[in-house]
Amino acid sequence: MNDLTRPSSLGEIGLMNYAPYLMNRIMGRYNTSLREEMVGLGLTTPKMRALAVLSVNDGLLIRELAIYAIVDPSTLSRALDQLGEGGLIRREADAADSRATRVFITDAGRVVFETLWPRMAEAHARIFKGIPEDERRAFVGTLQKMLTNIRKHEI
Amino acid sequence: MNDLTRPSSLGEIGLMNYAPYLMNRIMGRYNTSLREEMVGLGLTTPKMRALAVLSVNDGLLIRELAIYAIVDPSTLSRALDQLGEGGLIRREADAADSRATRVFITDAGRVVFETLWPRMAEAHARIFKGIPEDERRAFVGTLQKMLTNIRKHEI
DNA sequence: ACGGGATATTTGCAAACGCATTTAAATCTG
DNA sequence: CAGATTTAAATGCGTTTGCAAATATCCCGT
Repeated sequence: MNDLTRPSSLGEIGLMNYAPYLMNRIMGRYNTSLREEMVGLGLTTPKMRALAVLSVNDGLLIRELAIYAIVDPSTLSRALDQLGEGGLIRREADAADSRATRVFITDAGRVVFETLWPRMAEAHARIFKGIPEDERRAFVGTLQKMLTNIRKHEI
Repeated sequence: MNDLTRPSSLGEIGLMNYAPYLMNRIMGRYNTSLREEMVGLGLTTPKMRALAVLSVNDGLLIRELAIYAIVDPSTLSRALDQLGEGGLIRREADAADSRATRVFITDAGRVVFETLWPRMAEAHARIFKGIPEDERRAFVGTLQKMLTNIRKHEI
């Protein structure tokens, strides 16, 4: 029989039963479905993710923001330059550690993110359409376990 | 009450309950955990995905491969150039439509993908560690529903 | 059979990406 | 407490990416 803990080959499992493939494909479409709106707002994926995280969790260190936003620190640094130029975020030296910088979303930044949010909610709704509430909850529960499994950082 | 079909704000839901965020983050780590091995094999993400799909489903049209592999056609075209130079795939004019090209994985290509596969299986196992079989099946089942929801193509 | 529009793939190009390195500051060690 | 090591963020730089446009071919309606 087929032991899914140690699948013997991709062909044997089949792409359409392979969770990472399905997840990449679904996220690929989710992300591209936001792109048009993002371009209109002058956002790239890293910039959008930074705003999204900050809208929930303001004043993070850049290092922390990079983890939450799933963006390479060097890419994030440049994304923050641009967000700063546009007045959507501001950097502030950390009080305790003068190497570190905290990032805050501005009111203008919140406005931009709130403009984008309905598109994200739409894309989310389309993905979960027809999936009952308890199944959604179970799905998110499994995702949370997975994140715990692979988490390297204490975040 | 909180109607998850139309969440009112990201802050209200919380990043850690927002499926697209969790999925992006998990896939981000899955993808980077393969990168080191991929670099050693001279592969980028699009090249790896093309090989993965072809290993299961050989002889696809480039157009179809782009969809399955979740890669922009222009990016795929260049990725195939490189895979072709390395002798991992070969292009062949389609018999019925002379605009179209079919792509075939070579034996060398299979060898390369089979070298990478154990890393993919490892990453997969790490993600699903401690998640029981029935929960895995339910999770994949939900993913399949989601893919159906967002599928634009008949693929 | 012919012209207009659609489709498959490739190429031009500018922006974005991520690795490796640098700079600056904190922390550890003897 | 000096020197070595680690950590935070920014920058240099070559590669990759994806949109738009170009090219070639097909298909539809007349």
